[in-house]
Amino acid sequence: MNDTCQPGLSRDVAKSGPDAGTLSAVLEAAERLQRRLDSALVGVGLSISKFDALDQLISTDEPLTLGDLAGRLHCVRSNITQLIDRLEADGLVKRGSCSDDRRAVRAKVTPIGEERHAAGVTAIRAVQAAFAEKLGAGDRDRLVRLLSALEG
Amino acid sequence: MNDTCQPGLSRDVAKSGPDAGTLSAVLEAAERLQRRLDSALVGVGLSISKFDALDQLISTDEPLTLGDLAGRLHCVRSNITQLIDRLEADGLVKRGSCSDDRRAVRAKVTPIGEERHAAGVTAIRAVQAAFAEKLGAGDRDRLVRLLSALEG
DNA sequence: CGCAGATATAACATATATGTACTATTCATT
DNA sequence: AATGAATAGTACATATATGTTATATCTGCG
Repeated sequence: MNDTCQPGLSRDVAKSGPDAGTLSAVLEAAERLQRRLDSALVGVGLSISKFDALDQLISTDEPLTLGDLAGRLHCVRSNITQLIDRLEADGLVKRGSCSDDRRAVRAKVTPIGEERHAAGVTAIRAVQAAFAEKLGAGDRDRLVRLLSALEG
Repeated sequence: MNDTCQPGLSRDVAKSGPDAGTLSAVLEAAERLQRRLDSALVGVGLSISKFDALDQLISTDEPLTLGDLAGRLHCVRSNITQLIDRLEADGLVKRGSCSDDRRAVRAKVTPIGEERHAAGVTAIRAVQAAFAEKLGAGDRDRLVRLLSALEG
């Protein structure tokens, strides 16, 4: 199984309404992108969640505690406990103790985890390249600007 | 618990790369919108998935079979089995047999389900109105056009 | 008609998320 | 220093998704 934002849901909510279905359009576009990322990563033996976790662990020099990781992945700690369980079962990370705080657990990426992550990056770059081919730099800028207007 | 596209995932994948992070921007914007929809629906006692299912069942005059519903919600049938289990446990829909095909099961929305759906529509309209306030009609059009360029 | 293959649902295993409750530790305050 | 509050991780219950397998039913072909 391989799905986050557990895509698969319709998002057929609100095709019409005060916003003329724009909200749905954003949700559906995201769902399509998720599916593409997911497909790309399946070929590498990763899910989006697993890749994200590895990516955070690798892009931060300090070995992160599970709580830090939860913060960076914007999810609750009980989720990270399970995600690290699965990554550890896959042999991609290893739990280790934290010298500063005996309550804390640090996740360390194994060499196999590093390889898998590198393959994931390549897969994702391909999806991004396809994305960039459909939308020129100017349009990408406009898109980002419009989306950021929705924040807050 | 109330989350679909099981938001909560970071989507911190690929902030840079060939597309300059545009893909991430779309995923993150969608996640924010999901959370808003989710919050709005929690107040009504629905999840996005449950609302979507009710919405499909109500907006189609014919009582749908579970397989039809799966098709309309773009998900696998085993998911619908469980979703209808929960909706039935909530008293919002009722399973019934299908005269044409004794294998099939039809989901019928109960009066309470209709009420709940109506409340959900109101909640979603509010989110859409807030959305429309942040982005004028012209910008919404531009956004939809840019997103639709990503299809296919 | 009878049977082979397709289809509809459900059952079960699993992945990913949330939230609550429990345990071990740390920290702050007296 | 002792203790009560806060924090880190885990365990457990549950929601939402997928995929696989089993069962009942339907369909079309000989």
